[in-house]
Amino acid sequence: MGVKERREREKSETRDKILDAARELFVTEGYEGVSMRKVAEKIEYSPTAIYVHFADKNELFRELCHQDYARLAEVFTSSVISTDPLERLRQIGGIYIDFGTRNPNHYKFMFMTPHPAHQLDEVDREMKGNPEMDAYAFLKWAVQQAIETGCFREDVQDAELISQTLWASVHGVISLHIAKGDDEWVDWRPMRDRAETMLDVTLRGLRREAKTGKDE
Amino acid sequence: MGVKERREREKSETRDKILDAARELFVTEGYEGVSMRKVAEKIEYSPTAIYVHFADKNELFRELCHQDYARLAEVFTSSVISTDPLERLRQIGGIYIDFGTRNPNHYKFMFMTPHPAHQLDEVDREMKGNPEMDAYAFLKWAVQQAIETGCFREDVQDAELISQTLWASVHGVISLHIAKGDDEWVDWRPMRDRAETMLDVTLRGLRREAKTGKDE
DNA sequence: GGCAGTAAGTTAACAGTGTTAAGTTAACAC
DNA sequence: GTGTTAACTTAACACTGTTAACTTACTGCC
Repeated sequence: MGVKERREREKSETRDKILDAARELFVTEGYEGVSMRKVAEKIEYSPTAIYVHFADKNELFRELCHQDYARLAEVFTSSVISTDPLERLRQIGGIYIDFGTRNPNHYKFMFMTPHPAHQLDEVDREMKGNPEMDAYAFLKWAVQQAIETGCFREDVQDAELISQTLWASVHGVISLHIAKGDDEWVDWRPMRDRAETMLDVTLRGLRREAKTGKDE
Repeated sequence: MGVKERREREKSETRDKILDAARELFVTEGYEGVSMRKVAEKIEYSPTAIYVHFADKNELFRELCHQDYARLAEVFTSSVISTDPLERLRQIGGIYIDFGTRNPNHYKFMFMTPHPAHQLDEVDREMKGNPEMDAYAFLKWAVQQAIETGCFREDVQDAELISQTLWASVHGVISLHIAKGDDEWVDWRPMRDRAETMLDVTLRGLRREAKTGKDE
């Protein structure tokens, strides 16, 4: 039955070619700027060939982002090294903001575009909650650690709620930057300052009161 | 010269008809879901008639949002009543989140969609910085008040930076809700809780340390 | 070796999009 | 009455995502 396997391999190879071409266009042009015809032209296939591999444009780009969700989680697990729970959360925030500002088009599609709510498939369910493949789970784990080691105030107990709050705070910095960063209406402070201030303010607002006035 | 004036009035009347029709469609369908042809059909004009009044689709909807920017500022000035600087900031945040969750399509277009950076015209310059017409200026004023009355820590001095941080924090809550609120991947806490927690955490992180453990 | 079945990939077309160039038409000033 | 202006229309262009019907190459089986 080696034939079937070769066929599958060949199919997934052109599937990957589609994904690669789409990614390359997507990075520079953004979702709206990429058309099925351009992707097809890039790999020298007919536009409809893509529909053999993906149901529609949305699914194609969801797959792209799926890879990035995993990559983000991977960056977290591989480069968040601090052992101090608060410092670890600060690192996570820094990496996240870095990811967003470096990949604005992906970020926009991943976190700023409403997608029709799709049911989780088995692959999703396998990844969800696993900190090595699910960046949100990683954040939640780090928050849970901070709670358990007594870094936060006593009335801060809900790791889910705090994770969502911390996520929203850094997401706010990035997404506002992507959407309005060029707007002359606001005299924007440097991105780095905004990011640092946000992390500083939120972690300060959460942590147990201490006599240490500053920490940098 | 009464003719010219009547002509202008008539022109601005159909302009308003276009805006009204566009708004109505926009609220339910969102930017992508509205086409020039649908707007035209609604007011029983040909699609190209719109181009007499607006350069393109983007300008049409920018005008729509322009009205909403002003409306938001108006809501601020008319309903933010608290005299305590910190409580005032909390109120501003609450109103802003309310505005965003009630008008998701407008919010998405106003604050989540990158627009080609357009030069400020004279109307813009007139509004900018005026708290009664510029919601951001209103926020900045409130932050400045909080700084001057000593509500914040001593090292918190830059009203611009703090305004941008506070804005980003509530924007994060709303925009994440709009883009990912239906996503099953995350077990979302109720919107109200997320909003309240965000305001609580950020204001706590900014304010001068006091012995009052809780304030609600 | 010849034949049916499978599925990747094709062509042609549909229904829609934003936008423009050219033409109409009605009201005005002189 | 004539010429000008400007709101508005018709027709068209160059796209878009997506589908139905077709081709074609390769497979497993007799």
